[in-house]
This record gives sequence, C-alpha cells and structure tokens, in this order.
Amino acid sequence: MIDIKKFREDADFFKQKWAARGLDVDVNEILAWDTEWRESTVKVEDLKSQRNVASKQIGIMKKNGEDATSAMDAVRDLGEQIKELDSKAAELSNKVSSKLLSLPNPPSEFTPVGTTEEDNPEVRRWGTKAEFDFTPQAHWDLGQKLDILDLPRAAKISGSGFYLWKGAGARLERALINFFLDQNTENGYKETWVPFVVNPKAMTGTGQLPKFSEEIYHATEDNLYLVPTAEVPVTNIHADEILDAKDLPIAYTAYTPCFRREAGAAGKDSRGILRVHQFSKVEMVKFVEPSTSYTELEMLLADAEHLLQQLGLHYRVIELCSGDLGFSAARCYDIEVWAPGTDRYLEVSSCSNFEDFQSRRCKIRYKGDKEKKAELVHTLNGSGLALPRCIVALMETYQRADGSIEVPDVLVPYMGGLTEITAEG
RNA sequence: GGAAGAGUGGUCGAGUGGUUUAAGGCGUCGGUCUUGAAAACCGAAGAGGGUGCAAGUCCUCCGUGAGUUCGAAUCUCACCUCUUCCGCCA
Repeated sequence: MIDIKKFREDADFFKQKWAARGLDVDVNEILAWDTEWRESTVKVEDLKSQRNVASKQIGIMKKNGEDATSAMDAVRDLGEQIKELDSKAAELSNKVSSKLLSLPNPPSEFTPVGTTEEDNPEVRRWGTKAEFDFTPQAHWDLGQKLDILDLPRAAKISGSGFYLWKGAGARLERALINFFLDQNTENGYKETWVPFVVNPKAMTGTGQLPKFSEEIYHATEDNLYLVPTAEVPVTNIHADEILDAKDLPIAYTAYTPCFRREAGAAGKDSRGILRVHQFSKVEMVKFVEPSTSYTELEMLLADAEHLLQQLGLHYRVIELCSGDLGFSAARCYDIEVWAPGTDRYLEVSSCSNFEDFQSRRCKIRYKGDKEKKAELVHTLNGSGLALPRCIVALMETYQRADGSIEVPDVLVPYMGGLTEITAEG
C-alpha cells in the first residue's frame, strides 16, 4: 500500500507511476473521498471532545449529589450526532483504504519504463548454452524413459498441472531443496519452517489479496489459503512488530510447496512441468533499513545466481520493466535458466524490492537507538530457487546421448553418492 | 471436539462504571556521583491519526468486532488466541 500522506501531497506523481504500469487511476476520486473523510473527522473529533468534557462534568455533579438530568439529555443528543458522523467517516475511510489496497506499488526510479515483457532489458548472462552432438531431448521425454517422472499418474490423482517423481527423480527434488537451504544458510539466511496454510490477513499483508483471489487456493470452510509462495508466511513473521534497528538486516530462508491455480494459463508454456499447480520452492526474505534496500537487492540477486553457478547451469538475468512488474514490487530481477531440450530460458527466480509497500500493509517497523520514531522497514524477497524448472534445466543440460543424466558434482553428496541417473535405476 | 480459566504498554503486573491523564516492579535511555564501571539517587520514555507555519492541541487504542451508558480497560453478546483437564489422533 502506498503512503496516503505522500499521495495527498502529489497525487500526479502516483498517477504517472501507475500509468507506467498501464493503469489509468482516477486519483481525483480518491482525493475527494480523503478530503471528505478528513472534514468529517474534524467534526466528529470536536464533538467527541465536547462529550468527554461534559461527561466528566456529569461525573463530578453526581459525586456532589447534584441533579445532572438536563446535562445528560444534552450529551445524549451529542452522542446521536457522533454515531451518525462516525459511521459516515468510517465508510469514507473504508472506501479509500480498499481502493489503495487494490493499487500496485509504484515502480522505483531505477525501473525501466515499458509495457510488456518484450521491453525487459537483459542485465547479464552467465555461462553458455550447452552444446550437444545429438539432439537434446525435453525433460518430459527424458523423465518418462528414465521412469522418474510420471505425469499421467499425477493427473489421475490430482488433475493436470501436477507432477509425480519416482526413484532418483524424487531424490533429486529432495536433494535440491537441501542444497539450496544449506547454501542460503551459509550465506547468512536463517532457516525457518513455516505454515503452508495462512489466513486472509497474511495474504493481504504481502499483496496477494484482495486483487488476486482467483490465483490462490482457498479452503472456504476455514477461510484459509494455501501459500502461493513462502514469501507470504515468512514476511508475515514480523507483522505488527517493531524491530530493533540493530537487529537489521534480518534474513530468512524457507522451503515450502507453492500452490497456484494458474487460472487462465492452461496451454501456455504448460508442457511437462514448466507450469504446475504445486511446486517446491526455497525462498529468501529480507527485512532491511530503507537506505540499504537497493544494495541488499543486488546481494540477494547474487546469492540466487550463485546457486545456479554451482550447479553449472547457464542463465541470464533480466530486469522487469514497469509494465511487467509484479503487483507489490518496486523493482524486480528475474533469473532465467537455459533448458536446451525445451529450447527456452525458464524463469527460476524473481528477486524483488518491495520498499515499504508490504511493510505498510503488514505493519513491520523498526526503531533506532534514540528518540527516533518507528519507521517502516523495507522488505525484499527472491526465490533461491524454484525447483521444477531447475530440475528441467539440470535434466536437459546434463543429459547424454543414451538418455541418462549426469549428476552435477555439488549434488552428488545430496543424492547419496549417486553420480548418474540411468534407466536401470 | 467438550469443560474451566485467562488475554492490560518492551516485559511482568495492579485496576471490576466517573480527575485513569492506566499505579507499581523489571528492562531501556539520559543525567548526578566515579579514574572508569557497578550500586545508589534524579529524570525521560508507547502506537496510530486529525489540525496547525510552529509551539501546541484534539481524537482513537487495555485480544478483535458489535452493543449498553451522559461516561467503558471495567457491564453484555459474538469471535480469536493462549493455558489446564478430558476426548480423538500422526
């Protein structure tokens, strides 16, 4: 959520920022509601002040044994007015805040302006595309022939968009989760284990609600949501808290499954396990002092990149332009890994700075040593990393002519010493 | 799931209808004293919002939301969370 005070001062600034995202926002409407709210607030607070004084008087009169009937009648009338004005003010305030909750974060000053993903500039590349003296296969063929990936049976159990690993495939999923968690811990992120099901307040705090209810699984009986990313529970760890400035930056890492309905995405890039309803992901989340958030973003990105480097996978980093930026982010980098069989770059990480957009919604603040007021922290997060597409890249990059797969050195210990995945198991 | 009890500031804890402007302890910060520290003593300090150039001033906040009342931390109702006991259970 944006800062209403800044919005009052310069609504045009926000209008332009939202326009850079392709949104035409009627800022005057919001300003009018806000002005009206402030006017009613001034009135109602004055009435309340009068009532407080009069009530105190009544108390004193009663204590002295005087008759307070007429004074009580007068204040009763005040009470009626207060009630009426109060509900009017509450209505206006709700209008403003529900509107603001549905508006995205303004892109940062660094964010390139653009309309679609075509406009996302490439930041850098690491490594080169793997070369083969045979035609590399896609992971869905490799997985089936090696009998480690069973999509038909996953569909039988749950429907399309779910995956099922067997044998070395299942082991590979577990190995990567552990490898990522270990690496992130080494890089200073504290490992956490969080709920996979969260309440509406947490979902609103990070920005999934109220706008994207169609994208998330909702257990209506209990009004709880399956997490679409660990970002939600992990960021909310410090909701409604005032942190000590000397504890910042705080960095966490967490593994969770991620559940996404992917409404309307059927058919698009959905072959194999490229886009699924449930996938594993290890996430990194930071709470930082505002002045440091953009250097922290670069560090977060470097940490995520390092994971792919150790796996020896070629990737590129792109920066999202204003039109392609996610709802809550002010600036965002995507890391895309090369998958030779699929013949595409696949997004495996999004590293974002949310500035104070989430911390304002979640009320995550920090306080310095002296008389300084509590200020909102900046929050950041990035995948480190999303599993299925990493496995796709691994399988397709390390495949051999006979369809077997070589296990990269760093994963061998996590695979119980297994150095290759073959059809013989 | 059932029963009982409880939720007050950074923390512990008093307050059960009216100068509560939320006591007091601990912790924190500043000062006095000291070579320095500790101890002791003195003092300061919550959050959000409105208004104002400012000093200031006003409103709201005692788990959450409604209600009763001239007036609610205090009374009523609903919900949430925690504790204990019982039941069920990996």
